[in-house]
Amino acid sequence: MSDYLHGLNRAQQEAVETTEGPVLVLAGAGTGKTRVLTTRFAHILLSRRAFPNQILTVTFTNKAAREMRERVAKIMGGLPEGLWIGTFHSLCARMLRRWADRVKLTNSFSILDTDDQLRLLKQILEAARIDFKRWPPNALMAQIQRWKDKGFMPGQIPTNEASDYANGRAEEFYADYQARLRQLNAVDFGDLLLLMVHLLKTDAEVLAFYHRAFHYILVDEYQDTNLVQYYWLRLLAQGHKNICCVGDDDQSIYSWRGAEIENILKFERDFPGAKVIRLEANYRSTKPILAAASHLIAHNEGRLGKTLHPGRDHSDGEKVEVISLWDSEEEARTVGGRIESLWRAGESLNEIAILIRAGFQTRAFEERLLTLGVPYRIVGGMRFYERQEIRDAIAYLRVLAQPSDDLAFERIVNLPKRGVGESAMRNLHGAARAANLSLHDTTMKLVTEGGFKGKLATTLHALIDQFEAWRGILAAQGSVAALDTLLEESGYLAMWKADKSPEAPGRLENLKELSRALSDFETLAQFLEHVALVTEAEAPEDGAKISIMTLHGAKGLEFDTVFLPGWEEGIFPNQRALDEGGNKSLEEERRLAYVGITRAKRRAVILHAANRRIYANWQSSLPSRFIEELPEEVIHRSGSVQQQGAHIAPVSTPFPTQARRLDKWEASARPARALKVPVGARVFHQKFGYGRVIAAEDDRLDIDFETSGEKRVLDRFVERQDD
DNA sequence: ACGGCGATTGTCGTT
DNA sequence: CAATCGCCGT
Repeated sequence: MSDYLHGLNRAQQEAVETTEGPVLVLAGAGTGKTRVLTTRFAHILLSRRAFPNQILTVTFTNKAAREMRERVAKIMGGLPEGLWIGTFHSLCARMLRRWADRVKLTNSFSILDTDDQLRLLKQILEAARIDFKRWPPNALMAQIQRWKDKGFMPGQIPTNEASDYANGRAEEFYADYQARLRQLNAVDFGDLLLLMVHLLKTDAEVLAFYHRAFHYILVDEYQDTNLVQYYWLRLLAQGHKNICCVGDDDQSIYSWRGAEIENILKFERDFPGAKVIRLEANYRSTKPILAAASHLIAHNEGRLGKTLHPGRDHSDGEKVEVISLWDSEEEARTVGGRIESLWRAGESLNEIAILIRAGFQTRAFEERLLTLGVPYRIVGGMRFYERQEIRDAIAYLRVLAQPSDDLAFERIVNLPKRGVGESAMRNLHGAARAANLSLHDTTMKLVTEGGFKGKLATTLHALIDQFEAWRGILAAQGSVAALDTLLEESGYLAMWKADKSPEAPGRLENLKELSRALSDFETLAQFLEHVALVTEAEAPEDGAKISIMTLHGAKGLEFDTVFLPGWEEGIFPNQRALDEGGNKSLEEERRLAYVGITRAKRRAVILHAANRRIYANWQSSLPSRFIEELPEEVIHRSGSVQQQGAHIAPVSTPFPTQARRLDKWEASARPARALKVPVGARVFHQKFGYGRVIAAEDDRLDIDFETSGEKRVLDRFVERQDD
């Protein structure tokens, strides 16, 4: 046996060695999935079944792609040329550049960020005189994204997928949007896949090209693929049929982004003759942690079914802790205190994580850790390339690289303020449309023809001249010099230097960092491609720190100790998820809980608080139903508050306390009573007429009446009205 | 054209 | 309670 197969268990070996035909590897948490994937890659190469550039490896995140590349480099003793390892989006971008002319683009098309997309949509909606208040542009953007996730081009939307946005005009705007993108020689994120699938479907030459190119396909995190991604894979796999998908239906947590858990559930139907291999031996966690996770996830229906068992003989290990606390502040204090004592006991901070459901939960812990002096890092907060100053600087670079990039031009033409306002832009747009030129070229034309007057003429003339000069620097001295010069000469740096807000110095730092990042790339085009596709922040591995991150962000990671705070009805499971998706969403929330628990190697601590501050006021909350679903024999309960069961009957019951004012010792003493009328509801009162509920406490409602103002009334005197 | 102020809204998760 | 938004006044 070749030595790289050594140390794999039977199932893992089978997953590595079954190279021909479709294979689905169901890999439970901590069962050595990444190892199987990389070993399989190596096995195909070392057994001379294919060359490195004949294996297509698709990952879900850039981080996973990077890790894969690193491992391959290790195995091969260097990184071969022409590897096809990347995310769906980066691989599609690469393919699409090659065939751009077949979808009426040039190979230098730009990839828009969400700011650009939104700006473009707003322009389209404005032209159609749509009321933004009634029909938020955001909603249309989300709709278009959903359509793209499902592989629909304009004109292909089935009636049951139609949108009621702007009284059914969404598809029309979608078509306008796509037409405008084409004019701009641009694509958005979703287009990368959508257009590539379209090409593979309609252009036999392109399809044949990739059938010849790829002998083997490896797919990571298959449970998170959406429909277009699935179409893309299926088209490519029609060639050699050697497709190996690795995934875990119990860790499917991205349905909100279009992921279809169905993809993994029906793999055997989609790829006839498929072999299914289960990896069930867990090498990560202690027995109580595994038992808790398994027991919890068993509450889901429609699973492919896997049972994790300890992969080596773990001694029992500590029980999973459940700590019940009075309020969210006590929760933060408790977690902080625990971390401090672990730190003092010599545990590595890098092996400790706080995993939260939603971003807003970070704050309490951050404050506490700051007070205690415990170093922490927030993983996946605001991403580097999404920061305003970075996007601004990049917009300058985009105009430099592609003057026809109208969206970038628009972003920076009045930044810093140059007195180019709304009316000037309106004129410019009009002139551009009439001349069929880009905004940049139109400006240039009008400047030379004297089409602007007064101050505007001078500033725009200067700006155009500056761009010419910066392009000269770009050509002669490279992109870093060009960036540094343009930031200085445009007055952009000066703008932040003059800004007295507390975040201004940080922004200047970020701009320096951008300049440094740019120096890692050979060409400006390569850098811009990277920026568009790699949205995540590079995690600087500086020193020992505990990690605070979302449960979503934690997938694929592991820690000795994991804190899981906020296990409360309404937070986790998240109320909005429950309202929107019913039982399906509840199951996804449960999978998220499963992901959370299985991140822990030795210690898992679950916390919940009876009261939590939301916005300005306190709100009481019940323990998450997921706590009830843990097997009693492997958990240890403690805390300052006696627990009360969360016997929440149906899924869609509204969380009873929307905005109760809670000033008494009341919350944990008795469960909150369901309100007859929820806060925010429109009501009718015999004496005061129509109004809206603004607060509720027991049976008393604070109502803002349309004719008589704010009054406090008993709930039995009002009737709920439809909005 | 643009800053300041009051009103409004938000906090699920990401390539 | 924050941050953002939009309106209004200069």
